[in-house]
Amino acid sequence: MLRSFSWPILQVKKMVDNNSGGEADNFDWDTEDDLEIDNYAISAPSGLSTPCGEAVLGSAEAGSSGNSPNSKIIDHFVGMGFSREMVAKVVEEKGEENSDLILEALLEYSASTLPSSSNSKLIDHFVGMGFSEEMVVKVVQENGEGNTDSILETLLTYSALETTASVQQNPDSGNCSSDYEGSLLNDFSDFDSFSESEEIMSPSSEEGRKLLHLTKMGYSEAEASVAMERCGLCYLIHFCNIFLLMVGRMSKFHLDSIKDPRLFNCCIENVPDPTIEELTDFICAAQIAKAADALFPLEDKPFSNGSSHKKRRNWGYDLLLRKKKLKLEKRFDEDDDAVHLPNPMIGFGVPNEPDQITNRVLPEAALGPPYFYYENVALAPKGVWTTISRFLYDVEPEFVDSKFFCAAARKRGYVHNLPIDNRFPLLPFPPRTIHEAFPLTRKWWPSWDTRTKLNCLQTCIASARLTDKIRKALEDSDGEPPLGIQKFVLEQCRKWNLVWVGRNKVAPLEPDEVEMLLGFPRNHTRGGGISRTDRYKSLGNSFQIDTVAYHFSVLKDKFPGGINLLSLFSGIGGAEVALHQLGIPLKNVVAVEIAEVNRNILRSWWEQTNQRGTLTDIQDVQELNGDRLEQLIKNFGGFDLVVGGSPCNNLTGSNRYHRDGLEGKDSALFFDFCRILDLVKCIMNGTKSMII
DNA sequence: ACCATGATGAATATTTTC
DNA sequence: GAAAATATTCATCATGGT
Repeated sequence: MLRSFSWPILQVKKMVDNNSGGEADNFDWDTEDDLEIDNYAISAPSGLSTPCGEAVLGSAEAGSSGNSPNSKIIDHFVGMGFSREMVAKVVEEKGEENSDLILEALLEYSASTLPSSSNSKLIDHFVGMGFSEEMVVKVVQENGEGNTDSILETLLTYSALETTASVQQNPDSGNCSSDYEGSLLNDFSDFDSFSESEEIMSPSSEEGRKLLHLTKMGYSEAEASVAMERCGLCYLIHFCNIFLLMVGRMSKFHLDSIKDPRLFNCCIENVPDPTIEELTDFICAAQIAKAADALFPLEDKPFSNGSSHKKRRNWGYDLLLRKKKLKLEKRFDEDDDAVHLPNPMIGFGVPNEPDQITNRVLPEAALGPPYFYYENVALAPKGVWTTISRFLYDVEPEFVDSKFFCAAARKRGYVHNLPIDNRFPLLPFPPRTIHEAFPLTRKWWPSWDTRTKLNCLQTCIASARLTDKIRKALEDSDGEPPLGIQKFVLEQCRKWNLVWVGRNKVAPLEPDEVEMLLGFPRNHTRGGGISRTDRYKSLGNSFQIDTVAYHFSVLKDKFPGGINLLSLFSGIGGAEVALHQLGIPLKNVVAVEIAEVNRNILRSWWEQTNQRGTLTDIQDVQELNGDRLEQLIKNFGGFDLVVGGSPCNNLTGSNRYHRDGLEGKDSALFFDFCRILDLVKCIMNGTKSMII
């Protein structure tokens, strides 16, 4: 189930492109299913009540007509709540003519089997998990006792429905716990009326029945989400996003992007209409997800008096949700697509090292124009790079440690569609060891400090107190300090990238030393009103020029006349500097950067290096919408390269507080990179086809 | 309001040991 | 090989000084 719908538009697009792939076979192109989707999509937002049910009912009947003769009658009874196997068996025994006889037999059969023998153990099992017996009996009856997974799923669905139904009833939705109070697991006062309404509408298939749940759930979802388009695809994406949000694998793909007509049209052409089966997956996912939304914040709240009771009653349900989540994550982890870091971390190759790869096959959807280049920290939480890769057309990330280019480590992942043959490095090579980079430190460097490379240059430096502490610790002993002291000092030196600047004296790097290590021109970030703290911060967030330039070098032959660059999250202009140092002329550069100090730094560099092109400042990626892009692209005929390193602060291990993955407040801007890149592709391809 | 400073671990990967 | 030890990490928050 997961594989067939996990990835939104981009991935689906790829699956269409590579139709030979096995995954594409998961899609059912049945037109009758299309009908159901259309009916749902049009009717769901317009009203909650009958139109949805009628539409579903009608199409479900149409769907069953194509099957074997007695499938319709089977569907009928399945819709009443009997298991499919049982119905089939009874129909076979009694013939399909006399429906009363069938019903009688079914009732008798289920009465004899259910409460008593074989599956009472099964029922006990689920009741033990915290579900009400009434619900378990019903669900086991519906699903048959063979498929416990399916039972569990349905139970969760019902519970989630129950939860959200009562949440909706309560107009004061500000307090989750109070909302939830009225909808505890064992209190299924609404459950009967719910199932009753199902029977009234009586859709004649399992799918149709679940679709009703979708309309019920989907309606409130749609209402809550003002931005939603009245279109089935949008619902799909929305549910998909909610689901993935719950699974914890991605942030919501900003729905705003879906609103853009260019992107939307581009996508909808390539997205097959889903089968009902997939749709029901979305339903369950959305229901579970919504319930999870209602429940998980509860945990964070301190429990006041009397609430331990509430917590205990939630416990079984909560556990189930977690189990469900774990199960899904496990399936994720078992996936062969799990990204693993190369050791040594040299990507497709680095200068002066063996094992160069000069050939790769890119997915068709990934091919330019434009070229794109995305960067972020390699050591992100699990699953993040899988998501990034999937969203960027399934291009395999290239993980490279900049310690192969300079004297400091910098483990980064790069997803790009650049050629990888005939790369060349910037010359002269920068210093590659600490001693080469800082010759003066050699005099004071103790033999027991065996470092030759610095660790990653970050945004903060060690405190004076720490270096003082180290000095004092070393002064206590003359000559070789005790091993314990050595270990402590070395640990701190590695942690804070300290260098030896005197006898027993270590110090953090100066900002201009960081500039040099990262490959920027001296004083690149100096002056113009920027504080020392901000210099460290801007530099710590930047590219390593030599590393990036090595990847960009393949563009030099391709664009002798210069390139048009869209630089997202441009920071202090790492991409611009790298291209400039490669001798690739910059024609039109659109740089999007939120921090004013960084925009000033880039502008200042632009002027000081006498650039002949034009530099356009944009403050926020959010304001770079389709209209703006269309205008820019029309002005100078498209971008040759789109570069961006989106915020890493919710991904990096340095963040003690909000390492939230791609869902994080800042790191979620990755999805704006996707949005903008996709818009650029759509607009440029559209422009091209108009010219042709 | 800006700036500098010190205190604040966990997640994950890699290496070593048994 | 499995388990244990070791190593690494584009940061945030509260606070005080100016």
